[in-house]
Amino acid sequence: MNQISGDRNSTVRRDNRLETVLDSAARCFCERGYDAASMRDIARDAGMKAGSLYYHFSSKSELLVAVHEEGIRRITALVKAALVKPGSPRNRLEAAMVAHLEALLGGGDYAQVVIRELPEMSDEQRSRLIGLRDDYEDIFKSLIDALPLKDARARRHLRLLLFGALNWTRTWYQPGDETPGDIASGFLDLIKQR
Amino acid sequence: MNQISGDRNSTVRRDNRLETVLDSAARCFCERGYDAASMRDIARDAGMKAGSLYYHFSSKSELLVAVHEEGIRRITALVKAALVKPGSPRNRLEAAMVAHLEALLGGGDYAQVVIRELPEMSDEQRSRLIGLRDDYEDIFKSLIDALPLKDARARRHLRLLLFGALNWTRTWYQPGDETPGDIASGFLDLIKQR
Amino acid sequence: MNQISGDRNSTVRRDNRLETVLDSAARCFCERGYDAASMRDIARDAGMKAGSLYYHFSSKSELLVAVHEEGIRRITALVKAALVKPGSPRNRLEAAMVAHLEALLGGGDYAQVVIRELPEMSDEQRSRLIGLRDDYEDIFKSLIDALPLKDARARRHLRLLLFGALNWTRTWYQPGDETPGDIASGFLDLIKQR
Amino acid sequence: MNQISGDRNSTVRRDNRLETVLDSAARCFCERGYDAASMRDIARDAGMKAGSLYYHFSSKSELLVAVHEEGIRRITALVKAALVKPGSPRNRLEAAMVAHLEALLGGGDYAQVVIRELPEMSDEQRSRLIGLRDDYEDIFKSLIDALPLKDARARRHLRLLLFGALNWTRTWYQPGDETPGDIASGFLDLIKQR
DNA sequence: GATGAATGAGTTTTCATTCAT
DNA sequence: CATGAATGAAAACTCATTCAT
Repeated sequence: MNQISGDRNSTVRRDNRLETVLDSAARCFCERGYDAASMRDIARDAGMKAGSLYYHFSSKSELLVAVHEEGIRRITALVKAALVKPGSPRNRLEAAMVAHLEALLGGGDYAQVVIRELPEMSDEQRSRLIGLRDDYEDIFKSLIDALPLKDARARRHLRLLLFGALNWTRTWYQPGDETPGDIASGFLDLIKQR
Repeated sequence: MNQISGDRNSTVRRDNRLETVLDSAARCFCERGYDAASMRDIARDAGMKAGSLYYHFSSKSELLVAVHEEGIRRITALVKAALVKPGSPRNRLEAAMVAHLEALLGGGDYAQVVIRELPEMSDEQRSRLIGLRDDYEDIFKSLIDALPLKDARARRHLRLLLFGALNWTRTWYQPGDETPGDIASGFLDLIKQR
Repeated sequence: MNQISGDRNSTVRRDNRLETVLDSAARCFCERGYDAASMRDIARDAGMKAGSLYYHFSSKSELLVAVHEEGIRRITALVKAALVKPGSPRNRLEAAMVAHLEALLGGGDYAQVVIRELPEMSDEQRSRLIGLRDDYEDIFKSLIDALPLKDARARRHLRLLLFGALNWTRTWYQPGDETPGDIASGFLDLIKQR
Repeated sequence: MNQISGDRNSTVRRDNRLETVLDSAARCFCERGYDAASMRDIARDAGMKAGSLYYHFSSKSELLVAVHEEGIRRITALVKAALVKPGSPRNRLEAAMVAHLEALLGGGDYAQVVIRELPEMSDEQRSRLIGLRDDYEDIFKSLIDALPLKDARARRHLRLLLFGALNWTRTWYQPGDETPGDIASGFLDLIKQR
């Protein structure tokens, strides 16, 4: 999972150390949290020296921003891919939930960083990340708007209920438990139909 | 040395410095997270110097443990107090949810620390805290078991759904939004009756 | 000259490590220049570890500011002391020049820091130091104003000529050369009387 | 490898990149000082990457030496050019002073580097630079020797007075002030005729 | 009880330099 | 000629902790 000198195919880009660095940062931020993960930790994981990281990223917080951006890109792609198949509003919501959970629980360091609390950072960085997160959440907003729910208040509560519950799985989920599909349908089955 | 409310028997409580320290630690851990909060931050907040903290607590992680214990004690007390009045299973669950949210959203630094990710600490400390958390969650487990739900799997999912959604509120709640009561009933209204 | 555990007298303040630190900083800034002097250098000279310096000064640049302030305090005191005796305007100017040179050439690390180029620092710090320098130069301004010189332009030029020449001595003076008194009178003897 | 104007024989001067590098180094050393100027700063100013500098110069200190050499070559040429016209000893001295000031104050990064304090460098480099500086100062020595001054001591003091004052101008001169000519004649007018 | 002073190990970051391409 | 990528050493600074007073 951490191919340092990975030989993916043949002609592909060698020396994509930047990707390696990003992967290592994601892993460390995910395992230890932003503050507890040191640049040395990340560098060691990436097979380089701490100073070398600064060739690719100008600061630790820029690294976090980059991991975040990549994380949102990935989870957005996964969820959108799960939505290409048509289906009932409820089925589409469930598909998105499953994709979200798979990204979160299936070894995805990036996804877990995305839903973590943001550490102290510059306002510019902060609002950039919050914007990305909001864009992502909008996907769920539309999915829920498509459901036959009485009022806006209920739709809002449903979104917050499901999104919170999904993100919180991270704190209790053990691989070997149920599958993401089990969890998503388990959650949805508890919800009133209209 | 760090019993929190050790001697309430005397009318004049001494050791109110210890309470101050604990309050400051709760506030700092809550605002910045355990790793980003420094002993100096906590000391400054408490109006003392960093070294003085060690008179009351032998290490930073002991401070975290103490805040945790006090936090669980408080939220448990609040929730239990909300459950003294009898009522239908559903009403009792809602009352507990409201109490939980009030502890979490109503300026409660302690409560917010309790639901945060645990930093790296000794196994002994970790399992102690996890035990306390589990005890607390058991209250909700019983409340849900009292509901007329078909099977154990649904009950487990309901618990995880509600608990996750409640704890996640902290990431989006803004004071001035709805009240904890609004949120709790909003969430519960979405749940199927059986 | 660098008494680390100096036992000046008997009852005097022990643990004036802050003064020790300031002395060491003055020495290092003087010998190597601000940028080339490291906090470790200064700490080693002061007989402590680098981190300990931060107990006394919050940053390297604050240390420089403090050395500067102390340096100006000292040289101002020396020059003012040299001016308590009355005398002709010319004699008073010469006395001030001698005092300035003695501070500069007689092993005075502080004085040499004061006349050095300022490194990059915050505007606030910079203007504070420039203010102190200006106050000091005003002493020479008044001394020269007391001379029987035709016009303001000549007075300004005389001040810049003498002040520049005095400060430049630092680059060529070797102990064992002439005394500060020789230099000052040598310079003044070259100047027209009116 | 770092001859500056190596092959002017060919009409197309190659190596104009080397000149660019030298200019950038002069600018950075002048603005920030040797220690505070980084190779990256210089490279950025020259429009290249840090590593590329090493094609032209084998080290940062070699760059300083080269800037120094070029600086002395330039200021020497300027002063010598100002001395081709014949004139009274006093007029010749004034002409040299004006040329020196023009080099120093007229945007001349090279000249300002030449009069800056030398950083720590190898003895070999240091004595080479000091030799060049001395050669340059000898021009002023001869000019002053041509004046009708009583004794060697006075001549020495006059040289040190004027040279110091001229070099110190850099610390107070603001473009828009007087011209170099004004300053030079202002200084000289203060000096006794014999 | 509390603090002033220090420490040592750590942090993030910078920088001159190297070298294969 | 130039650069992308790295390195190792050192920079400034932080921090949990200790301890004599």
